[in-house]
Amino acid sequence: MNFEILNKTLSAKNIYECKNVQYLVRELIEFRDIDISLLNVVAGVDLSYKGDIGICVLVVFDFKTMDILEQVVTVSKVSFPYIPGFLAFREVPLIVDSINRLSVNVDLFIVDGQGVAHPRRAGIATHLGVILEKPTVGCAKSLLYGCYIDPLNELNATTDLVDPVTNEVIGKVIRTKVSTKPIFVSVGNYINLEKSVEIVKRLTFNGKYRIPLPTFIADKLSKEERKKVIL
DNA sequence: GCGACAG
DNA sequence: ATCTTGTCGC
Repeated sequence: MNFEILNKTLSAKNIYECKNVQYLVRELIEFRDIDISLLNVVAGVDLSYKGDIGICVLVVFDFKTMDILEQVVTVSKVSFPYIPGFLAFREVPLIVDSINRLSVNVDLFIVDGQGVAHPRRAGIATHLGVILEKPTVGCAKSLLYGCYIDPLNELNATTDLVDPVTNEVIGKVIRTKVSTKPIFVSVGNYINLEKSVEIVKRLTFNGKYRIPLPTFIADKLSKEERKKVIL
């Protein structure tokens, strides 16, 4: 765990300080060609809100059998507002809190949001991956940054997500389910784009889900937990 | 100034 | 993310 970045993330108070943290995060990104056959445990994270109370749910799966191994719920007031480009400063505190209460070791995290498909390459998946020093994949339901051509309306059709400034490929747009909006996949940390795409395709089970199953389940549970929260 | 804008 | 009814399509 990179406590240096975590502490700076927790104490950043304005956009200027947040951007400086993101520049530090960017320098720590590592693209790795991981071996998917060695992946045993994956987790999905998602949050829902009731006013400024955040409900974070982390669900851990056995990657091979897709059995749920563990789940953690964290309910807490969030202190940072939602500002496009700075989602990590709002949600990472609750996510790290949830991870600290986990008893099993997780090999990879699927995060609801962008990874390097971000103007400073520091989307929430990347930010979290740098703090945890673990592989993370960014999987967002809509676009934050970049240019792309809509993929064909066919199962798992993909197109490149390109940075309009540098022309780098920063992610992939994938039609994980026919006749639905595509999703935006990008590297979080300690993985490369090819393996990220492969994992997301596996976790959407040939068009059964638009988003990865771990994310789908975490989303469902966080919405259920939200009903229990009193304002 | 104008438009774009994860959850 | 949340609010919020009916409705279109597989």
